[in-house]
Amino acid sequence: MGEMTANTRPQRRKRRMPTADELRVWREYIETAELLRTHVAASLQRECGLSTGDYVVLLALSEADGHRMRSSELASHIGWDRSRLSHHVGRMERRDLIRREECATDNRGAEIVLTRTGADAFDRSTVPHLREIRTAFVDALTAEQLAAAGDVARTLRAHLTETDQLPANGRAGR
Amino acid sequence: MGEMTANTRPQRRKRRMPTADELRVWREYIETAELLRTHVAASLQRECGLSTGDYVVLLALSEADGHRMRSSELASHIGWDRSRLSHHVGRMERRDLIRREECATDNRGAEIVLTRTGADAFDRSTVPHLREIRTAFVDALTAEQLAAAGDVARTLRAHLTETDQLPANGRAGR
DNA sequence: CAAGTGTGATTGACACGTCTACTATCCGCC
DNA sequence: GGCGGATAGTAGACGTGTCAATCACACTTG
Repeated sequence: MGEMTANTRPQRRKRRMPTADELRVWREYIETAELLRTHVAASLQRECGLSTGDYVVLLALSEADGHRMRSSELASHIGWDRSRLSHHVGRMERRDLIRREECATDNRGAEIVLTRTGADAFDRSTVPHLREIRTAFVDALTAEQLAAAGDVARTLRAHLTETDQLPANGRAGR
Repeated sequence: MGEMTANTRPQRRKRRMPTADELRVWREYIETAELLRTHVAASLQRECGLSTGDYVVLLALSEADGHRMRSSELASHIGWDRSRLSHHVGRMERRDLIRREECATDNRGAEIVLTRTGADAFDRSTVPHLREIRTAFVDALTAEQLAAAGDVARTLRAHLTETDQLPANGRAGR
């Protein structure tokens, strides 16, 4: 069990494929995150009738001035593209969780406004949702594991954004 | 840096909500995994025209005896429910990646068979796909981080399955 | 063998995400 | 003022995932 890697062989540059161990960790990582995501989403749906998307939108609106936000502003705040938000907000409007209003200062624009129903639904959802995050995630890990999970996530994200925004460089170097 | 938690206060039982730090790690964890998932999926789609679901199905079939599998067997092998598999396989059949055949030994049953087209698509996809996993995941992490990621994933999954299959106990204990 | 139950698989309805296209408006500039 | 490009938002098409309903066949049992 001790041998960390079989990398005593000279690696020619970086053309190497993942080893079986590395691939196993990848699958554990990605599948577990997926399991957790659906587990927490199912809990939120079951106990509060909200999807994760609903929760994210309601959270942003409940923290916004006047419980309202311009559509684009909301989209960039939660990291969605406008189309996704528009579709989702359409579904939420049918359920009376939010309301769309015209924007006074820009006739193209729309404001998404939190309704009473939406605010109530959000208020009822926070405690169960946070509790589920605690029981399913936080409680499962030691303090060291939690710190490691955060470290890994930040490292991965930094690597991802770093390599993503240099496509020109990658080509130009050739 | 040193103060791991503010938990010098006595915690009354386990009614505690996640702290801001814990919540931040949760969001880093779940959002990063989501980013990685879509990043790798987009790469596979762009370079090979396959979705992650396609890849999973094709991988299972390419490893199966005679490149064919009973539908239920395939579903449980890859951890999907039958409905999901049926929908997906329907779409894959339209693209000629697989074929459905009647089962000789059980007239209810169906066999999913890998087509030539599907086998070729899978063969072309493995190297780019594994390379993407390496560059986006494995290469981003140190050996210690990789080990920690695996450890965290296994711990989380164990905790999840453990608490999931004792719902009666949780209720009954009260 | 007939009735009843369980199982294999499909289907339809709906929520969700992404991409592309389109409309309406705003803004800078001549 | 009016032209042209940028921006805000919506809409359609399609792949994907989940749930409940359905259908056909298999199996068990009287």
